[in-house]
Amino acid sequence: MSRDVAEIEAELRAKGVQVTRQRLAILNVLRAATDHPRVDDILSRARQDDESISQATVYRTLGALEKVGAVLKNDFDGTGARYELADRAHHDHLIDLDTGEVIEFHSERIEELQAQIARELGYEIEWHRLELYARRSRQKP
Amino acid sequence: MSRDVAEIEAELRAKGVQVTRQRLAILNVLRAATDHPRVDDILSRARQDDESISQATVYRTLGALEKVGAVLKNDFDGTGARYELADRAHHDHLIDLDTGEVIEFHSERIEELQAQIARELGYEIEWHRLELYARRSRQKP
DNA sequence: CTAGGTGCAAACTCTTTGCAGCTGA
DNA sequence: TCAGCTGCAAAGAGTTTGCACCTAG
Repeated sequence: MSRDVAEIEAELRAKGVQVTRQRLAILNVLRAATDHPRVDDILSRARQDDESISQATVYRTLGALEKVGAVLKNDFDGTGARYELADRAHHDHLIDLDTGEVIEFHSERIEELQAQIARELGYEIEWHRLELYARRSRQKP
Repeated sequence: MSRDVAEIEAELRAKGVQVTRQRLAILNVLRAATDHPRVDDILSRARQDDESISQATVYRTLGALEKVGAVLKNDFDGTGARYELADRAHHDHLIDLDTGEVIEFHSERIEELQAQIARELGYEIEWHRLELYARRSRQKP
C-alpha cells in the first residue's frame, strides 16, 4: 500500500482537488510522519518546507483532504485533532497510556463482529472507531 | 444495575466526594436522562431543579465525577462532551448518522478479542472506546 | 470551624471564517 | 482567465481558571 505523494497528488487531481504548493508540503509531512501529528506539529513541519504556510491553510487543507478521504482525523486524548494519511489498509489504534505512543492494529474478526452487531440492530456501518487505551503488561519481575 | 441517586450519593461520600445541592441536581439530571446530554443540556435541565447553578459548576462537577468513575465522558461528533452515568454494565455505542440517536450495545466476544489483541502486542487494556457510525439498513423496497 | 465547592467573569485552546490578494490549471 | 486557494487577523465554540464568598460535614 503506502503510496508515494506523487500518486496521491494524481488521485487528488482526478477528484478535482487542486494541489497547491502548500497542500503538497502538508502531504509530504503526513507521508513522512511515523506518529499521528497534531495540527500544530503539521504546521511547523510543513514550514520547514514552505516558510510562509499559515495555520488557517493547514486547517483548511486537512479539512479538504478529509472530505475526499485522503486523510483520517483522530482525537485520542480529546486535546485536539491528529491526522494520518488514509493510504493504507484500515486499522484501529492502541494508545500507550504511559508514553502516548500509538500502535496500529487490525482484526478482521472484530470487523465482522461489528458488522454483525450493527446488522442485528438494523443498521449498516458507515465507519467506526476502535481505540484501546492500554499499558505495557508487567513482565515477570 | 441502574442504581438510584441516593445510592450513588452514598458511594460518592464513601469515596470522599462532597455531595452538594448542585451535584445532586446534576446527578438527578443524568439519572433521568435517556440520551447522552451535552454540558449545556445538563446545565439547563439542572436549572429546572436549582435555578442558580452555574456553567462552571457543571463543568467542574462532571470533571470530578468522571475522575472518580461515576460518570463517563463521550464525544461522538467532535462538537463537545456528552455524559452518561457510569452505573450500568459496560457498553459501547452505535450512532445513527441520520438522527444522531445513540444506541448502546455490548459484545463479550468483541471485548475478548480486544483483550487478546492487546495481550499479543504486550499490553493490558485500561479502557477502550468503540463507536459504530451507521445508518438504518434499507428494508426491501 | 474549615477544606472544599460555587458563581461570575475573564482567560485559554482549538478551530473557523471574512476579506483582499494570489495562483494553478 | 478566474474559481479556488492563501495569509492575516478577528471571531467562535467549548472548556478552564482566579478570586471572593459560601457551605457540607
